Amino acid sequence: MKQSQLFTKTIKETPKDETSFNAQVLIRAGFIDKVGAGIYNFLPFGLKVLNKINNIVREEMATVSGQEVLMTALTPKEVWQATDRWDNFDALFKLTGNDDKEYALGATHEEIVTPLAKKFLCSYKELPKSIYQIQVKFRNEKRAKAGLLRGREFFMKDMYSFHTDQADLDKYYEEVKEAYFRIYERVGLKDLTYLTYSSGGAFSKFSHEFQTVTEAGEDHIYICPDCKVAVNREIIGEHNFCPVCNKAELKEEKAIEVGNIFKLGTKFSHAFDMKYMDNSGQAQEVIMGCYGMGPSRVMGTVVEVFHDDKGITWPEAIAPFKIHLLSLKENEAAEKIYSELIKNNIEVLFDDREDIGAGQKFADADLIGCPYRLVVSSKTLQLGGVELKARTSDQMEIIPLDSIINKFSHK
RNA sequence: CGGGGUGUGGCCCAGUUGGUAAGGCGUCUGGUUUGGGACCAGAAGAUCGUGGGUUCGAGUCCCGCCACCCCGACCA
Repeated sequence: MKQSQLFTKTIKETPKDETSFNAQVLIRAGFIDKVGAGIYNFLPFGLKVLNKINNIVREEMATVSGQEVLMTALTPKEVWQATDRWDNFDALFKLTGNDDKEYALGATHEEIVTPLAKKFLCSYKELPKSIYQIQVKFRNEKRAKAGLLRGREFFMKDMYSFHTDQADLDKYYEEVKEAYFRIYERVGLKDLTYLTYSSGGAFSKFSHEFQTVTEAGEDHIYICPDCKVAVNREIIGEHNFCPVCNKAELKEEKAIEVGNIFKLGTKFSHAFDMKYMDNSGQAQEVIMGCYGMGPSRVMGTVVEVFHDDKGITWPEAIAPFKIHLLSLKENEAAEKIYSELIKNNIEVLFDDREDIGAGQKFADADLIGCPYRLVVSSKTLQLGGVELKARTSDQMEIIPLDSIINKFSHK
């Protein structure tokens, strides 16, 4: 991508109606744009990052046999009435069609996925199955805040699994737990992310959240230093000890909930009368689990965790580009490098803008936060190459032109 | 939903005891620059969130509404 052709440009001043760091820097760098409280446009850079996160999620959901679908965002009133949530889920955005038929914008999809799965999963021979989607969700939050961390419209990966019995759900649940940690590892958050015990509802003692420790978080968790698991404050009254080792000295931290997995039991299969035939010909209620993760919230969390005073420091796996190539009045030489990188499928943002000072190009590169910066100038060409600098390092080195491709095909 | 705060060109903002809006960023033109958000000269761009009211006169004072931000409550 050539920066001279880019739809967006960076903004020097911090937007005054945002105080959360992730929103400020993502807006300034041109990743997102604000439309209203908790409502953001995703711009070219932002969409690239979001898609990278989504693709990691897709790869890991595939390892637990999740099949991707796309369900409706417009959901009829009747399905919510079936579970008694039309009047009890106050974050539902409700609307009325021309025929006076009422709908809600999808806030979660148990009410859609259960009738859907009922059509196909009828026998023990067809279970277990797991389907998921990555979709915009709508929640009428009383108070949206903190940029991408809590929006009224946000991206969610929601997966639902269907099982013949509790033991099968329990086993699958553990597999998904592992897949979630692989996702956090790949996006760079694993070291700060704790399996967190939370309230479980009617069908299991606990549900599990994945909480990433950062000052920007709005949840409070209590971490067991020995077991590396945590307890959410919402249940700390009844469980003020580590659920794994019973240790009582837990460390309080602020954290962002970047995922949540939940054993639903038969709550929804019962409401929609979803049963399967067992091998003796008896109809049995299906056991369900659900597994949520917000890619847009993950993106905001990554920004809260990976930045310095100059801008974002993207982990390589989800950076909008691997390399930011800056031409300081040497577009001809830089253009050759750019074409070579493109030819070798190495993602590069090429700052080919003319009449833009070096200072601004450096400042933009730091703000946008690609992992590696290559500078081409008369100085570097005289030294026989280009200057290479990692975003998170102060060290620069001159590398020969013919070594660039080799260097980055391996990184 | 309670409490607090803020609304002035695309963005950040100044605006005194009420007298018709200043500056910076960005944009456009010309020139000078080019390794850390450059400089000079010129230009365009504002029904001051919105609706009432007070006044000879309202960005400024009063009332309603709206939007945004923060704290809290809420967040299967």
